[in-house]
Amino acid sequence: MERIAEGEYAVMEVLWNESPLTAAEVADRVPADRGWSLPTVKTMLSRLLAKGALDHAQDGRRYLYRPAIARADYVAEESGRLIDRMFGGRLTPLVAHLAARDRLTPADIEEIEALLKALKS
Amino acid sequence: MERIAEGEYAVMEVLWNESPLTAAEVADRVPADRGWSLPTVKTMLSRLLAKGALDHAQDGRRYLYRPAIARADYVAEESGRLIDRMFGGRLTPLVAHLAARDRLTPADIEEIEALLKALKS
DNA sequence: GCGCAATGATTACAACTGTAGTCAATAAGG
DNA sequence: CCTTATTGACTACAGTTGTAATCATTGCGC
Repeated sequence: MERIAEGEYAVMEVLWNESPLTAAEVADRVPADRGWSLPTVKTMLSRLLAKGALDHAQDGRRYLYRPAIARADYVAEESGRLIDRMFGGRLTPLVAHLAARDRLTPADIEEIEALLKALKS
Repeated sequence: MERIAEGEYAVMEVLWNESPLTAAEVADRVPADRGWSLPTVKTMLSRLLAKGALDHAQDGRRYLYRPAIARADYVAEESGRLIDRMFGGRLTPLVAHLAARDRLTPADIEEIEALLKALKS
């Protein structure tokens, strides 16, 4: 399963959120700040098909697209990759790093503590 | 500050670890599994200079390279980007995700709990 | 039935990336 | 001194990515 590029990821997000969809429907749902034209979205869909990240089923004269890989799998791979590269594969340094950067609010801390507690039981 | 590509990142890692270094020294220290020739490393160094990610100081007929950006800043940007994209900017879902994927050992959990406890005081 | 709008396929093209090769200058070793 | 190894600069070239345009087909609305 090949790498999904940043732009392509935006298309995957749309389809993970709702599928199957036609090309035009995907284009409608892509975040407006991308500023993509319909042809651009179609290019993305073709490339994702070629990469095996999407499936398509004929529906009359058009296709209905749907994800061929699970979002959770993709997210697992990407976050694992980042943690491996930057934090030696361990989560603690990431948490420490975010804490030091004030990316953790007290509410976040409570929430994670509760989560960890649940994990231990 | 432009984006640093995956391959370029390997060079940055070397220099964050030890600097300043000459091009040849960097090439020596790049992980062997990259299989890079010296010219390849030099290309990376030039591009990183052009991107402003490195500085160089003349030393006789060669240069000594050193990072122009802090590792912590780079890591903050990259991990922030990933968390924004995949977890809506919040860390808790990331932790939950990793836990569900068995990427958290009991030791990790203890460690993070201790860290969070320290943060609260 | 026919023209038009929608649709997939194909093509385009510049920037970035990975991975070098070539070349000219020059310092270092014999 | 002269050769040679080192070094930075420049060039190369294919693959990926972002961002489309064009083209041929074809089903739908009139």
